Amino acid sequence: MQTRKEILTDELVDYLLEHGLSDLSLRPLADALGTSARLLIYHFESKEGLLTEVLDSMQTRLRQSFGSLVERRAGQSERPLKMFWDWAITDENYPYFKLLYELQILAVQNPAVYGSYLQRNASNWSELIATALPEAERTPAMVTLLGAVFDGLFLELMSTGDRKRTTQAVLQFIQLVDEARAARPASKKKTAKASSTRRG
Amino acid sequence: MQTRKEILTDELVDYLLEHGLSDLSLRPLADALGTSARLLIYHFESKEGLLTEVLDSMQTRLRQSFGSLVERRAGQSERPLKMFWDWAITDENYPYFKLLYELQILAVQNPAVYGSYLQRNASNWSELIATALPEAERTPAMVTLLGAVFDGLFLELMSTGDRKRTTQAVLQFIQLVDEARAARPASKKKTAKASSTRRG
DNA sequence: CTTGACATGTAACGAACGTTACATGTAACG
DNA sequence: CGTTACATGTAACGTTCGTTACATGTCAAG
Repeated sequence: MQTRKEILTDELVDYLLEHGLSDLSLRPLADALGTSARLLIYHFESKEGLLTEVLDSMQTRLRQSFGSLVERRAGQSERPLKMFWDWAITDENYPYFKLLYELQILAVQNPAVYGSYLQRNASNWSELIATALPEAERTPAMVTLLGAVFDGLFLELMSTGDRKRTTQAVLQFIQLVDEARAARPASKKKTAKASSTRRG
Repeated sequence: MQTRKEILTDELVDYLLEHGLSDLSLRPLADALGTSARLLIYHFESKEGLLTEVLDSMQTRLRQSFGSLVERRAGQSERPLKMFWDWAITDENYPYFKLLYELQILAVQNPAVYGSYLQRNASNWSELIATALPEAERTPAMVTLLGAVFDGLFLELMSTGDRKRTTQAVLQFIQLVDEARAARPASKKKTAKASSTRRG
């Protein structure tokens, strides 16, 4: 059974996904949910407590969505970066990343207020993908670059809304990596191991 | 001669560079500058007017700094992306970009309030660099990717403060582009034109 | 010396903020 | 039926917000 607080939390997550958190205020928020500021404080102790629980719930939701992606992909051999990108820019998941990036930036300028809500940033998501890189390429520089390509393109997507062009840029990066591999000498040991698995 | 307002504007830019704008408030700001909220409104009409003028002045400052970079580099043939990166992460210029990215993100979630202050975003800076790309590579996807690499790495730098690793990632990207070029067949016309100029 | 433009100080306005006090419903359980 | 825990409504607290009213300095030009 779902407690009143859990129901509220779900609705609050949806509200935050839509309105962001830079100008969050209890009374308009309560009005939008058909409740009162009084009730929000009653259930969450304070605004800070509310944000803690709601943002935590939000990140849990996103991780669940990611979990189901991993299940679905299972046997497929599509490029991990492309797959992650397509998943992230889905109508369903896009608002989550948008909120995470807002949180990230607010934490940079005001760590005392927002830093505590930041469990893991979006870059850490990309590190998951980095595990799909061949070991020889899994250097800090390459992992950082991979994460940055995702972060930067998502930022561009948020600003311009241009899914087509940003997705093309993802493919451009993958192609770049492929071409660079072709230009390098084949790796010394077991060059053909799992040769059919495409990475990048 | 500098008017009182211009002096104030300069001090205000410095204040914004240090404190960001997500929780800007007139009274603390005035206190920090040794003046009063009354005076700020007197000179700038309103908080909005103040932000308009101060952010405008801020972007002007940054463009001037960029201008002097262009002058200094003149004959050099270092990689444009690396040069731009080194310039941006300077102690002097870093805060400007930090503020610009905060502005950018705030504008995404709250365009009605912050959108008007955004003349050009940092990506547009990168488009300047893109002009250094060989024409054949100056596709929308490649230009977008180039801008995203800068944006993403700067975001990572802001979050972690790790200049070394992020700079290595810049170099990693440049190397990737170089290797990819090596893997492609030489361009059909005038392959050797300005062959000594290194790009990327 | 007077005028007038610029600059400033003091104090307050109304609105919104997060939070709290206090009283009251609702509904399951003994 | 009475008790108890959860939920809610109304109203206010003290603070801060952007902004304004009104009076007063400063100082060069006439």
